[in-house]
Amino acid sequence: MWLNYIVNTYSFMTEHEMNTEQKILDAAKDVFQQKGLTGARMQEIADKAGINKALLHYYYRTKDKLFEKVFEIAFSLFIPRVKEMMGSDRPIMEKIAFFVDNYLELLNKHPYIPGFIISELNRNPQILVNIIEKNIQIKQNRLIELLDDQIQKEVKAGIIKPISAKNLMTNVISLCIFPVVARPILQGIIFDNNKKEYDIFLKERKEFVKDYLINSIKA
Amino acid sequence: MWLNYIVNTYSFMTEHEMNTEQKILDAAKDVFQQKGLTGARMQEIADKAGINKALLHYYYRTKDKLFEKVFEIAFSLFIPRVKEMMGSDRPIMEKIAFFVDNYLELLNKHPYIPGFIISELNRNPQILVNIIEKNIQIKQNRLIELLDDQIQKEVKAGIIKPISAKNLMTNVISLCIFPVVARPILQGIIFDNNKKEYDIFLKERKEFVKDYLINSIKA
DNA sequence: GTCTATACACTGATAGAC
DNA sequence: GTCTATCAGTGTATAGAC
Repeated sequence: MWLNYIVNTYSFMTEHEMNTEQKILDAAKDVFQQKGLTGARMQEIADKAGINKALLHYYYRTKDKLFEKVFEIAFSLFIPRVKEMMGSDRPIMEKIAFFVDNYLELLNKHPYIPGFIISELNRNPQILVNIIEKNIQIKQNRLIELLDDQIQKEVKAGIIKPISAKNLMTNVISLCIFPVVARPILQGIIFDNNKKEYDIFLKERKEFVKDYLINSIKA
Repeated sequence: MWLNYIVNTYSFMTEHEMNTEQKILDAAKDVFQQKGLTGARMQEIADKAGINKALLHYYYRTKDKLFEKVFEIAFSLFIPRVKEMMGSDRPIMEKIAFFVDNYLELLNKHPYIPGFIISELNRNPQILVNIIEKNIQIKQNRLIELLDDQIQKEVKAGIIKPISAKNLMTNVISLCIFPVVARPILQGIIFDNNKKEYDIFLKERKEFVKDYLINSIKA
């Protein structure tokens, strides 16, 4: 099961409605992630959910609304974690280790979501504005400033090398996500399209990235 | 003008044909990159090229064929460069500096191409197989092995820290490309959607990434 | 090579019965 | 809440004149 998001959110619904709605969301998630908003077909979603098109429109009036829901859930699964993990009060190096461990595990569980988010956001950046408006908790307000304060203190204390929070965050996220979203290219070009080897590569890379990031900033 | 690819490739064509075909490719590139294969409309491409739909089908019989051409050109612009730049016989650190300088410049000139490639490749990885079959020179055959030989020599000579060519390449490419393809997210979350600030960030990051990568492997 | 007009299939969405 | 049947709109592709 993808998420019990609906169960938590609409707790007033009957068991039956939850199941149908959840089935739709699961099916829609698969199809939208593979085909994108414009490539997805309502018929395919209906088939995969074991219902018909009319019922799809009964629950979510339009394709766009269904898409928005799916996108929002996917986004909520990946983005707020950044804040949770980087917002604690541990030392920077511990934060990085914790983040890499948890984020790579999340990526391993949902490898297609980041590519889905990036693709659709590049086609229509406006989606993000709507989501952030609806979900205040997604706003990373002042996370960067607070993180930067901590970093500069550790720099002064001689624990880590000088670096800005923005550059550090960008590095950490890039090294975690890019090998997953650009898998078709890297696997094709560097690994001669050997799926198995790339899986091993990604698995071994987990410890490597952690060590690499930490050593790169260690004073 | 996007590319004089056609001019170079089909030199037997008349001036008139070149212009129309080039106009189509330029228009198709814009529309496909923004909307994707399934989101693009032949009508929009025709309008942007200043012709009509029928003429579009006269030059490229189907939408798919036109798309493949556009994708192939975009891919050829970004991928073979990796081989060119990493395949020279300079020391590793010089290679990295050279690569980052040139690739970030290329990215600055064509910021939407990597996202386009990644998006479409995730939807249909088969495209890559077709392209590589048609363009032997794109194959990075043995590049990684040769690069790894060089790296291990420099490691033994005490010039750089131990690292595999695959991990190093992945790091370099990730840090260059990800901040561009994930711009909507990073700009939205870290930069409060301030476009100007993100442009400055990317500009300043050029020197930062170069230094960061080199310092991270320096023995 | 370039145009207008049109064929033909598909898709999102709705109406209405149960 | 779920179904069948259907409509209206849109999109790719082609026919045929110039």
